[in-house]
Amino acid sequence: MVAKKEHSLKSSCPIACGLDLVGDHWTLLIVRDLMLFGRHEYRELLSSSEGISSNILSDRLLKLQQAELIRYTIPADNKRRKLYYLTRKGKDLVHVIIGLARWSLKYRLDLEELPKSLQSLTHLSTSEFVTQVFAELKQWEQSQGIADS
Amino acid sequence: MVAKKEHSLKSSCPIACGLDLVGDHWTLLIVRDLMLFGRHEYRELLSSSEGISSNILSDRLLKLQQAELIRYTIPADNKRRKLYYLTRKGKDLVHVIIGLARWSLKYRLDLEELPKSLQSLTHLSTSEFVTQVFAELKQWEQSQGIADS
DNA sequence: CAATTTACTTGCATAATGCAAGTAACCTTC
DNA sequence: GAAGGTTACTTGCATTATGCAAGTAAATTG
Repeated sequence: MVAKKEHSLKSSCPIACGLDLVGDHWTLLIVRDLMLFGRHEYRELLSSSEGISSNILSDRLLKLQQAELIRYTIPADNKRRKLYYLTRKGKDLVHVIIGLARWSLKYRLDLEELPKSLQSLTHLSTSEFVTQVFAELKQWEQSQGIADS
Repeated sequence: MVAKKEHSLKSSCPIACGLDLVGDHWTLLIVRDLMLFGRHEYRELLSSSEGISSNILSDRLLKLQQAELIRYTIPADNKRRKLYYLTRKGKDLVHVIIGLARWSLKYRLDLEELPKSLQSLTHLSTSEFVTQVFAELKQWEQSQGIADS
């Protein structure tokens, strides 16, 4: 496993503590894929996350599980697949992700075309968007027989 | 100058683009210090940001200036000081920072005592908090004779 | 039962960061 | 007006993290 330095676990600042978990290049992209882009398998995340390396993806998936932001199920009809999904704790990062997306949209106008899952952000309120995203996640979870999260 | 890899400049995802600018361990901590903790000098940032190295601080300050998230003034009475401050673009990251702080507060309950500047987060609404923070920044800017931002 | 899919691991090169020390310009004090 | 301190950095080198290509093992498909 790739090591990760904890520079401020002892910090009493919630921003520093939060960044210890999600403050690297890849973690939030994985969360985005799980939350907005309908990716659930390892190979989907590998091809989706802007070119993440397989060892880094593996490392981050482990860290996210240890921090209880994600879990996986193994579908009954195919035991070699792992379907990763967000816990409630992981889903709650939606506000960070929306904040970042709205900021980018405001200032980085060089974005040609928005990903489909983010287009509604431009005409929905944040709470409406969150409701929509959570409903879609719920629907997928039910299709997989996942009750908790 | 330390190099920084751009892994997804061509990405059309605003989350990936945003992370290219602020998705490392230190950048958002510097923004936090400038926005919430009243730090403005190099040495203050050096001692505040959870132990950032001087070369990394230097590198990030340059990157933040190039991206127009921060600027600096040199006070008339002491030409060796540089007082860094956030532009409007930098200040608008407040929503990302609040999102992260609220998330941490909800889940990482091992935070003994909150930094003073974040205590009002627990009893103010987000928009009230933003108003308060921006008012304090404005006040400091006026004390330094900074008109724009 | 051989080929393929899936989820990884391993090894090694490259890039980013941490740390200690050094530098240059400006100020302060005698 | 020189000596020493302050401020904002640089530099060099060790350590750590990441990127990339290839390999592995178990489950499944043909």
